[in-house]
Amino acid sequence: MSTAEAVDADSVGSLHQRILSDISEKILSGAWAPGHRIPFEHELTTEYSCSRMTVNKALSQLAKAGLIERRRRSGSFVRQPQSQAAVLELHDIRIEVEALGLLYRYKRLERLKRRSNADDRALLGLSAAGSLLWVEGLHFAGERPFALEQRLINLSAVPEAGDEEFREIAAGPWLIGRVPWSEAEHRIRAMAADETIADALDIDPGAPCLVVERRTWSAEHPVTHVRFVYPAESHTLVARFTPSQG
Amino acid sequence: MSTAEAVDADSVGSLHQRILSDISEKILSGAWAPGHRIPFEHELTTEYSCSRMTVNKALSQLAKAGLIERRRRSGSFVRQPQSQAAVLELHDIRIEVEALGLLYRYKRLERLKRRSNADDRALLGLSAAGSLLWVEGLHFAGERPFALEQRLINLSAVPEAGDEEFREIAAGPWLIGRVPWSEAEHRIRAMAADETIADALDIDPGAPCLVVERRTWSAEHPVTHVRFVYPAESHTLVARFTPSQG
DNA sequence: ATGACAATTATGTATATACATATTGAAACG
DNA sequence: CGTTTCAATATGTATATACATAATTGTCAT
Repeated sequence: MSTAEAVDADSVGSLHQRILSDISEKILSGAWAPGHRIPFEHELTTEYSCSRMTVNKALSQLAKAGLIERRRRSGSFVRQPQSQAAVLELHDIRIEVEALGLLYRYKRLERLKRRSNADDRALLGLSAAGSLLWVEGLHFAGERPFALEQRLINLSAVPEAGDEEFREIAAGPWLIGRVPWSEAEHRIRAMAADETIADALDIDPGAPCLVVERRTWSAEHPVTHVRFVYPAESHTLVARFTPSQG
Repeated sequence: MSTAEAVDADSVGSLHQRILSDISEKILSGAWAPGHRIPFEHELTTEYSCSRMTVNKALSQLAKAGLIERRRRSGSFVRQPQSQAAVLELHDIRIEVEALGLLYRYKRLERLKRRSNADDRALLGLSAAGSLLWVEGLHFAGERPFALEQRLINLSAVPEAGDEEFREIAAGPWLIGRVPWSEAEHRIRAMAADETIADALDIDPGAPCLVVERRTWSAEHPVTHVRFVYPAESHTLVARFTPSQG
C-alpha cells in the first residue's frame, strides 16, 4: 500500500476495501470463475499482511453482496452468477425526444458557482472541499417539459466548465465531448413531485416522478452528479442486457 | 431492555443483526424520521451491553445500505429522502432485504395456470397461444411489504414450472437455478399506486411506486415476464457500469 | 466395510484496545 | 470582529484474542 491511487469517495483507500475490490475484480473479470475457491482467510492474511478480522470483514461483505458463498471448514467460493449487473442504456435526452418526433429544446433555469458543502461532496463523492458549478435546467419535448435536470460539476476535475454559461446547451453533451468518463453509477427511484418540481414540470404536486441520478468518474476523479426528474406518465426507461459478463 | 420480545431467532440471532434490524425497523416505520439523530455508538453500546465494534459494524452496514448518514463528531442521522436509499439491485430481493438486517419472507398471493391471451403474448413476446403460469406474490422485509411481484411463466419453455407451487419460494430464484437465460430487457418507470397495489403494499392509493418489468429469454425462447412494484419512499435501484461495453 | 465418534479446520461472532481523522465549539489572538 | 488554534469528541480502521459452530477428515471398534 505504497501509493494511494484512487482516493475517492466510496472509501477506496482502506485495506479491507482494497481486498474487497481486488477480489471483486478477479471475479467480475472472470479470472476466478464460478466455483473457484477463494484463498482461505489465513492465506489472505499473509498475502496482505493484516489481521484475520480485516480479511473476514471483506469476505463477509462479498458474501452479503452475493458474489461469493462461504462454507465452514470448506472455505469460500465464487457463486454461480445469480445477480447480474445491469447495463442501462441511458440515451441523451435530445435523442430520446427527437426519436419521439418532437422538437427538442433546453432552457437553463439557474446557474451558480460556489464552494462545495458537505451535501455536495456526498453526492459527488469528494473528500475535500473545492469549487463547483450548480446548474439547473429544463428539457422540453415540443411545448411540454420533458425532464428537469439538476447538476453538480466538480470544477477541480473540469475547470473549463466554470467559463460556460450552459444557457442553451445542456451540460451533459458538453461534458461528454470534453471529459472521457470511465465509470458511472445510476440511482433510479420513484418520487412524489414536490412544489418546486411540480411547478417546473407543470404537473400536480404529489404526482409520481421517475428520478435518475448519475455519478460519473473520470480516471478516479468524480466529475459530475446529475439528477433527472421525469414525469411518470411520459417516460419509461429501457435497459437491455445479457448475462455474459466476460 | 429495549424492544424485541418476539425476535424468534430472526434471520440470524447474532447481536449485530439485531441492532441492525431494530434500527432499520425504526427508520422504515417512520418512528425515526429523516434527520433524526441515531444514538451515539457508545450509547448503543450500553443499551445493548456490547462492545463498540459490534455497534460500529451494524451502523456501518446501515450507512452502506444508504439508510443513515454518519458524520464524525456529529453522529449518525437518518438520511433525507432526497439522497436516501435502501440500495436495491435488480436481482435478488432476498439479499437486499437481508443486507438491511431484516427478515426476508415471501408469500404467494395467487397462482393460476391458463392459456395465454393476447395481453400475455404481448408481454412475453410470444406469437402463438400456449399454456402459461401466472403467479403473484409479496416480498417482505421484516413485517413490511417490500415488493409486489406479478409474473408470467411460459410453460412451453419451462414445463416443469407447472408442477411448482411457489408458495414459499419466489419463482425468480427457482428459475435462475434451472433456466440459463441469455438475454433480458428491463423497463423501469414510476407509477401511482392503484387500489390493488396500495392494498397489497400497505401504502396509500396514489402514492408513487417504482415499477421494474423484466422479460427474459433463453435461447430465443421467451421464458418469463415479471413486474416488481416497490413503494417509492424506501427503495432505490442502483446500477453501475463502465463505458467499455465491447 | 461401515458406522460412530473424535480431531481438525475454517468460518462466525464478539471482546478489548489502539491510533487516525474529521468536525465541532470554544478559547486565544490579531 | 473575524480568524486561527486547539482540545474534545465521534466515527473509521486496524490489531490481537477468544470462544462458538459447522463441516470435513481420520480413526477405531464392531
